Amino acid sequence: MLKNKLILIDGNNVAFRAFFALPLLNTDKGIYTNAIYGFATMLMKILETEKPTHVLVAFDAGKKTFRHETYTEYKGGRQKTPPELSEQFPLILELLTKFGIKHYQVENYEADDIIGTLAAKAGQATWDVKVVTGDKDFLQLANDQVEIALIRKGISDVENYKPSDVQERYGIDPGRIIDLKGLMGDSSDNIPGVPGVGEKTAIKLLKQFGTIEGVYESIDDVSGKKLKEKLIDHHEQALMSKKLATIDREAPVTLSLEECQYTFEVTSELIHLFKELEFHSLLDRIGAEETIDQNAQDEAFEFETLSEITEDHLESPSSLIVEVTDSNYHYGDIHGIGLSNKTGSYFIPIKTALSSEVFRSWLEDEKTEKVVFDGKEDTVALSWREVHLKGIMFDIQLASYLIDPSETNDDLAAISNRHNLSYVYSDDAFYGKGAKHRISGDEELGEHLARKARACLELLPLLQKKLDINQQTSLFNELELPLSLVLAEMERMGVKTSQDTLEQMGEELSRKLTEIEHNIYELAGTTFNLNSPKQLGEILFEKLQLPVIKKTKTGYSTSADVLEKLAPQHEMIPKLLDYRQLGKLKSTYIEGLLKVIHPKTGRIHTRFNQTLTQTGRLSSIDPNLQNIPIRLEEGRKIRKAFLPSKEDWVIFSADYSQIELRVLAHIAQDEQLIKAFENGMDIHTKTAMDVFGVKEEDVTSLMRRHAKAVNFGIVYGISDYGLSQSLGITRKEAGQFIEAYLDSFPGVKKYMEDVVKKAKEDGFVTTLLQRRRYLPDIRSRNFNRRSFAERTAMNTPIQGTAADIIKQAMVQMSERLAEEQLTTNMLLQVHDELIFEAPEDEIDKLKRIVPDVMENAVKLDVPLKVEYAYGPTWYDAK
DNA sequence: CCATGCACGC
DNA sequence: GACGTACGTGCATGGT
Repeated sequence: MLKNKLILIDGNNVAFRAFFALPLLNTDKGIYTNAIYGFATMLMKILETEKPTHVLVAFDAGKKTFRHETYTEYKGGRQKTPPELSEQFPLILELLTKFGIKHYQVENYEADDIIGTLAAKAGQATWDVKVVTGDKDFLQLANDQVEIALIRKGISDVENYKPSDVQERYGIDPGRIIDLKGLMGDSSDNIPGVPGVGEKTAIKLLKQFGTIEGVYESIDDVSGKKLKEKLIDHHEQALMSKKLATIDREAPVTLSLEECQYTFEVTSELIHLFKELEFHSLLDRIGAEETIDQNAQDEAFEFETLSEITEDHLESPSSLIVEVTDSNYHYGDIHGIGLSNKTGSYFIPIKTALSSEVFRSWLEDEKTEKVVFDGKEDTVALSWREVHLKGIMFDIQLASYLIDPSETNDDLAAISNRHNLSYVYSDDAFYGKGAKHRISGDEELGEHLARKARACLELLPLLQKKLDINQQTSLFNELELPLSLVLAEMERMGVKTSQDTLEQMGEELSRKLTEIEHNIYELAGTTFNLNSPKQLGEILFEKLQLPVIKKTKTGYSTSADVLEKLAPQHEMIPKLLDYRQLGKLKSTYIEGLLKVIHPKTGRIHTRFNQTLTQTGRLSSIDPNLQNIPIRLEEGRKIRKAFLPSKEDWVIFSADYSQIELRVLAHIAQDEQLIKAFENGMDIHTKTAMDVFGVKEEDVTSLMRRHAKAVNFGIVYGISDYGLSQSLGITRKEAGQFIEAYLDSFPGVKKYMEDVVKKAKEDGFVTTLLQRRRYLPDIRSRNFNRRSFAERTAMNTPIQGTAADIIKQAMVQMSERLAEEQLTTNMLLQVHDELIFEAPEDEIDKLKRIVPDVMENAVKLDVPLKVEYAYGPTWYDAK
């Protein structure tokens, strides 16, 4: 017979935590769902990990409890429950009902007492009990049967406390938690305790005297005159506080343990509720994917599979889906084509498509208008097959991204659903995810593609209208859409990469790594897995007894900043840092890059994600060519493997100097900053002069380093904490630096204030070219989330405008290269730099053209400055 | 298969 | 006064 296991959940506490931990989500219909969602996530996690036989969720009842008879101020001064949360409680109860989980409350009592009472009952019956809450008060209940799961940060992270864990953490037994609270009080419940006694003092007293009563019995033995006075003065208050903190284990709970029985079952009612609340990820988790498909399938869909294509099928505009079998469109086959226009929706098997002259010339005709979902993918995939797609007039994914970059924009079904078109299956649902991925037969596939094509066609006017309302039509037509075609060319071109160079570097790295590894084992006196932070932590902090500087939620932190602090303590530490650095080079850059050299072209073909970042930057995957090492010489050598693709060509690299700070100067219209750039000053030195109030010749290198970090902070929107970390100073000092900076640049200060104010009014911020980022948290009552949103409001227009500018430069550069009939290829973009390969005899022209185009991509009130370099490899272009 | 810790770039 | 703090991608580990 399996042992019974009861989970007791502090309903109010979990709901509050969920509400404050998650952004204020809402459904299409405007129902707030963050607390419900968080509650559901926590619940599912607990049910999965604990597999209980019985579950109960306890709630507080009403405002007054028996504790108010003892102390009318109990829980006084609490903020009112926000209405956005209150309205979610009925739905949380509904959620529990549909999960088949009992919930319960008792007039005059708190959830605490219900839980305490039932925990005691279950304990007597020798059941296992787990209490889930965020409230440390509950630790008093821990005993051999009862374990407390304290929710740490977020919602689904818990820390389990057995009595020994309480002892370890507080140095006292669970039973003494009430004495602890009695002495130190609890501001959140407005329990007074003894003034001047905090956690440290309270624990010390309890270790010496056992209980509060014990303290007063031997009050003469208490050391410290002041402390003794305070204890005596507040004797009554201490006893009352202890009473308030004591959970009642004999509350009038009429519910029997058996009534809390729980059996895991996914009901259609639960699925229905999840759908109503738009909890798609949770539907996935309970395995209700098929039900989602069923929904789409319910609606009959008419389409035709074409075995022959005629002009009549190719009405303008037509939507076009080029389906690729591999998640990486540089590889894989084309699966088939979906097509839709006012004559109907069609599936074209790939053989039919590629053998049809009519279709091919339609694809390559600039004048026939195509609506696509991901034009870059289509263009590249067809380009690998010598078909040159032309005439893309609209890209659904791009448009959707510009309208709101925070939404899911890589899934046509998700976009469709947001616009109330519910007949598309998501690719994940249709093909299956990960290992479950399957390729379907033509019949099913045809319908899927025809549905997708139809959705693109129907989304066209809806998205066009939204772009128009947002004043983003020219951002779309003049910037992002043309850029997608430029990126397609760059990706298809790829960068020539020397396998030999990488392999040689790999061998040398292997030798060095083996040597360091042995060295470390010797110093450690044992072998272990150096790549395991867990094992390394045990060696450093247990075996070698080095001081613990920082902990992660799973153990000791062994990050570089921690190791640097420990470096003087043990000669092994610098070697560990070396090992990490070289190991990274070998695994990510040598082995990683070798894996992605295309066997046919000998080149690396990355993919730029144009619809991902919240700021408007690009990202690069498979491989990421935007984070190839440069700072440390050993890593920088990796760049020697990147070459031009022809003899006597060079790699030509051009980067914007201080583009973000120039953008800031322009947006903020800060006279100081604009002048500094007009005069060509070293901006970090200038910042140091102003912040530290010294003359140029008196700026020390330390001042300049600090000023540089402050500028870095402004550009990336880091907090005083972030700045303090990067400079190794206190948060207060960092805060003072930021203040001094803002006093020196009043235009910047005013901009920062104005942009936050505007964001609060509008709910979003914009860049120079009308890129948009919504900041729902900017009105949050949660300090953290609000502060983060405020920094984002200040930073996004800066970073996003810089992204606008280089994107504009790329589009113009592509046109200019064609105009000037150059054979130079643009290969990569790394946020503020462009990398080309060029024949030697075009270098002189590039030296003029590249800076010209980049510096004049947009007109600002500060000059943009571009620096360039070139050489036989990427390494040499410095 | 997923979360975690770590490290690389801007 | 606490909170947990730039954005991305990718690797190895260690749990399911």
